[in-house]
Amino acid sequence: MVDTVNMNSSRSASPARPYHHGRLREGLVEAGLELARAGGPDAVVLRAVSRQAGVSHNAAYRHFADHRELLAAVSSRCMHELGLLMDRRVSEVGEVEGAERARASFAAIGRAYIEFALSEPGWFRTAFAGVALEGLPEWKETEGLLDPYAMLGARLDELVAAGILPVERRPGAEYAAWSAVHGLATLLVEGPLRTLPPEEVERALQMVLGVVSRGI
Amino acid sequence: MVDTVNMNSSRSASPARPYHHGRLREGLVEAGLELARAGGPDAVVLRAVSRQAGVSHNAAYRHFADHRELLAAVSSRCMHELGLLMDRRVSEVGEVEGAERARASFAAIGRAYIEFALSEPGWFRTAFAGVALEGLPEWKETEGLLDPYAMLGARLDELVAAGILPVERRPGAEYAAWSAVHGLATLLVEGPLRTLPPEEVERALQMVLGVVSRGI
DNA sequence: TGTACATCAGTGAACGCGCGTTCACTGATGTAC
DNA sequence: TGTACATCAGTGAACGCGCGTTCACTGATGTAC
Repeated sequence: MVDTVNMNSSRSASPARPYHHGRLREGLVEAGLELARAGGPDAVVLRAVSRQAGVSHNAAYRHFADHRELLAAVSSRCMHELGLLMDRRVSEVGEVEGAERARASFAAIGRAYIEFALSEPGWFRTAFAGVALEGLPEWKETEGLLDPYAMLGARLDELVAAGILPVERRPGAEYAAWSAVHGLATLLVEGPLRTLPPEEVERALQMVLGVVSRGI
Repeated sequence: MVDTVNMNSSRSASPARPYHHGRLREGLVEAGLELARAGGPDAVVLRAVSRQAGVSHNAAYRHFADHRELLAAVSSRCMHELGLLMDRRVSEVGEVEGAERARASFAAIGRAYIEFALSEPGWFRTAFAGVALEGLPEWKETEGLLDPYAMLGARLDELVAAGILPVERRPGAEYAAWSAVHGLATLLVEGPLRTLPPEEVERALQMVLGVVSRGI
């Protein structure tokens, strides 16, 4: 009661932690992201998330119907983070034009997918754990073009436009590209390739991207 | 004490369930397999497994150091089941010879991998959940050639021998083939493609196999 | 063949734990007049 | 501008649950002599 400094709030200048949080929903999701980052989807536990947000554990019920709904929100944000990285890596392609650019962009989203899985394994697992909750509930709500699946489609369209991918092979091409990259990510993050040394990871990635771009 | 019929034992003709089970280790693993089949790795819970085996829940500690060890044993058996199916499907290829046979066998193990994931999703998930427990502990112990990874290697060698796969592209080819098929399986079993209708699943599989065999 | 005893393979009760969820509550905020 | 009151957003205690693990035990088996 005597303390004058607010040590807990993420808000700017409020003198003491107010009774009303103000942005608790966001606060809970961010706490969930922090836990998911370190421990994957299993760490996104309602009580732990509330604890992390500095709030009693049933305050969460003011903002989420139940634990699943909270997890789904966190998962959705993880998927969004994946989309952000893919977007950034594509925007960094630079210099090249035309067919070469289409190729480079296509490789870039594939690399970004793996980069995300390796650098943020907790988020990667959480992103896809959320999908398993329901028949793609939040997945589709990822705003606009940051939906990773839509981004892959756009790259494939570009390959067609650049004359690299024959139009007749465009339909269904997502399946092959996505499967190959997602499979490598999964095997590396939580599968039998978890212990692969870094240079071997790079080799594996080149093999996968090579086979996809040749075979597609 | 009065009952004369043993209703619980899997043994042949013993008149009443004996105090000593006789093959409890195997019995526990089999109970674990049953639970994993329906509920995946999370269902392989020490107490539930013991219950299923008709035994008090700490009898398990006579045969496994702890829960992890039991799960690892069940997981290993799941991987073995995958290997069995791949083996069976390859042996069913028939008729064709030489290069055509090499191609068909290669496609067969890929198809079998997906078939297993779809027909036994609980086992599929359990097989790979076990891998995450340790740095490939039981994975390597899967007896002989039924190790799915080794089976893939053998098929690739055959492709080389048949003159289909250039020798210089043989090293690392496992990464590409395995990733593509494993990725499709994962996306279908617990990922965003869970709700894909059957005919679309077949199309996706053909795309994946096509890209792999063309791109490899 | 019979007996004493060590060893093995189970049992049953109890532990502490963290979980999701519910309940009755209280403090803070917004609105009508 | 002030007051009454509904509504909203938190709190704290409690629930029942199933879990992994430990403990002291007992029944069954195998072995030495």
